Amino acid sequence: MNADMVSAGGGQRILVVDDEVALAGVVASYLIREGFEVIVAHDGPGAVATARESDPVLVVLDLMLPGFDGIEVCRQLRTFSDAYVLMLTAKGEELDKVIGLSVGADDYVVKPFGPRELVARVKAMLRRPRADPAGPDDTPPRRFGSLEIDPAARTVTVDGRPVELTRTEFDVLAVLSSRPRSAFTRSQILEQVWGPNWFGDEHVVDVHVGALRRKLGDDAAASKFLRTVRGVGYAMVTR
Amino acid sequence: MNADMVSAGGGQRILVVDDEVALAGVVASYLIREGFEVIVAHDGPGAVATARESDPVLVVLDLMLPGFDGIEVCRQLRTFSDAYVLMLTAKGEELDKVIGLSVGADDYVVKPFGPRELVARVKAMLRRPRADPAGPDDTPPRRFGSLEIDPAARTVTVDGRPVELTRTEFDVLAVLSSRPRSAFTRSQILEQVWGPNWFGDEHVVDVHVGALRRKLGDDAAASKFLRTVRGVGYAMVTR
DNA sequence: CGGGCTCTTGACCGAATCTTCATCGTGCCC
DNA sequence: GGGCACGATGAAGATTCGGTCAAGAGCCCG
Repeated sequence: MNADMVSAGGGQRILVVDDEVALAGVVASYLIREGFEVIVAHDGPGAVATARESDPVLVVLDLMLPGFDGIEVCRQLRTFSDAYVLMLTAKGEELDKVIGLSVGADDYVVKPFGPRELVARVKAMLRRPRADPAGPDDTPPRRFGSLEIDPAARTVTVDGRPVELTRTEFDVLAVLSSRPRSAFTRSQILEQVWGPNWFGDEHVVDVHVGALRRKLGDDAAASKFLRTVRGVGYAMVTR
Repeated sequence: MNADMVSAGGGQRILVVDDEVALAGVVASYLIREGFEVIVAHDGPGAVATARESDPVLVVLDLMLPGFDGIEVCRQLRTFSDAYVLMLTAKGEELDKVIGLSVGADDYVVKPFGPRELVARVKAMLRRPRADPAGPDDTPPRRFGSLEIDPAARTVTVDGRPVELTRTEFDVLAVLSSRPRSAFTRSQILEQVWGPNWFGDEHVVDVHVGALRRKLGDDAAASKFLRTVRGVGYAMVTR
């Protein structure tokens, strides 16, 4: 493992990832001075592993890393963490492929940057409310005919029989059921379930709705639960 | 139909201007993926020159540019082009948004932005306004005699019985019902439902109104719901 | 390292829908 | 009443849209 703990009590935990040890140290020291608890990693795999263990609220991430680069780190991070990501990019850094923002960075700073600027960005970011709530969902269970949805437990039953849903399936169902009868566009669903930074084919929604219908015993033609709103998206049926 | 027209962008030409080469590339890739034809420039003078040559329908323009800034580009652009302008502003430059809009930018996006957001803005500018709103439509249901319209659910009932409308039919009805009794010209209806860039026969409206009347059980001669305003267009009947 | 589960994407098909075109009907003005 | 302009309607072809299937990749677990 390639991470050093450079703790300074009190604040929120921040992971700094940069292969230039000196630079990482400087960044860390400035953040520590501001009262954050800082952990440092120097390569891609180490960053992911460390993030997994220590669950930082924010990750300062150099774009160019040995092992695999910041983009890959960011992508992996996104699969298990809601941490904010602040990308560090060198001025004029050439990248044919997708850079940070496309994989879910929240902000970026161009090198060379002043420490003050960095700190300001970090603070600004932490002040900003995050879309998806970290805590468990305490919304009370909802019932639609024979379908019961319990957001807290993330369980679903039809006619009292439990139905096994995957994470995405459940999330889609949860969004639709949050405003029953209302038509949601695919885009709105994507925004809620996949987050604002996801980018891909809207068609994924269809596939998951398809899976949902199959598991719930629903039928696209005569929908009991999930109504297709042609040209728009989907809606939960109330009955 | 042309193979390039498969995607949503319809092959329209967009100029992306950003001095951060990587970012410009990313933006370009988003747009290309959506089927747009993309040209890139990296500084002010280059942007203006390129715009002159290639006559894009829309320009994605970074506010901060070497040479002269986005505002100046925008100003010059306006002297020979009526392309839409989407400004990119870094966080904290928000004051500048006012300036940007005042010199003729049509919209702006604050960095960092998610790919979906950018594409959505671009499409919103170029395409149909029906695209998608930020959240589900929360306009309360409207009632006209036995006719009830629920914009959120996109459902319509007559005498309590649900009526199946197509997307366009619903949208037309929604527009007319937004200002009951007011006569809308075909042009206004087209503008609202089909978007400003639609080009075709105005009488499409007639066809859809016809379908609406049939489904709603209305009669052109003795209209309960949709009144023909001869020489003008249509209006919603209140009662 | 292998197996299993999930997610994402691409392809394909059938069906719903849109638009155009042509014809017919009707109101309106002189 | 006649002519004309405008609107209504029906049908057809093109196109879009949604559902489903299958393949491939990534991740998690043991």
